[in-house]
Amino acid sequence: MDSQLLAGTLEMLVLQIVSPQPSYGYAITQEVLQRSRGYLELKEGSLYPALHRMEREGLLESYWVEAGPKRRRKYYRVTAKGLAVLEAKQSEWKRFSAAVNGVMGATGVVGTADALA
Amino acid sequence: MDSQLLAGTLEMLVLQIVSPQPSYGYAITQEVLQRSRGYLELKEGSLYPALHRMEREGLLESYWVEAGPKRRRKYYRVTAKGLAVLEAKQSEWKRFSAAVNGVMGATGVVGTADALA
DNA sequence: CTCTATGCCTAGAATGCCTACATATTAGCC
DNA sequence: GGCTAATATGTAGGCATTCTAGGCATAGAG
Repeated sequence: MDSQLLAGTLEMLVLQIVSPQPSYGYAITQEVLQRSRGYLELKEGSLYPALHRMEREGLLESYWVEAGPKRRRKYYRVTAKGLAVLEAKQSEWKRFSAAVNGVMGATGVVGTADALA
Repeated sequence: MDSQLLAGTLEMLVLQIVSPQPSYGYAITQEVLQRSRGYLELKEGSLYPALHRMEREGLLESYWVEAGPKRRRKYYRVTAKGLAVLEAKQSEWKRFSAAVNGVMGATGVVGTADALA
């Protein structure tokens, strides 16, 4: 996995996961891992700062849930603003991937070099 | 355009453009712009450092061509190593976009150039 | 007891795109 | 002639984001 590719999609993936129902950090990594058939491994060093950033920006809200006598999980729920951002990022992703595929699949070559080697 | 999305695909796009025949910086930006129907605007501050980096890494070779009495163009030609990297990045991109679409719930659906229309 | 999995977190390094600028030629326009 | 835009390459510093590598703690399996 080229980590550079993940830049710009991480927030979208997180918003997508938590939009139907709240979830917590560790569960998000597992969910993404499953849905991508083991391909997308979110690292904690990327995910947790992203979650905190998104909460600061008002895209997410968090609350603690006791999952045992001394085990706690920090759940994240998407806000209205977060939902709007999710939809924007979905459109952006579609346009971007279509644009990249357009460049990678274009057959007609225009304006390239008639160069001499 | 979310510039973060471009990270990791810029090199692939450049290799793709110059792989059939050599080209030069300015022409590459115009070619990408055309093929993506105006969506992907490569900035000079991104492209030129990338070209230099890729030449340093042995993915590209360059040579000057006179395009007028006092105008010169620096053409880039892909190397064998660059071709191998291009193929690797193509596979990587397919896997990555499929994985993202898998998480987003659009399994099997890939963005096509028509989506730009 | 030890190892793995679960669960949260941060500091600093590394990466790589962008803004803004610098420099210069060429062509169209009035 | 003078003005503007397009063509053409390049660098410096800023900025955002990921990763590495750790810390801390509970729980279950062998």
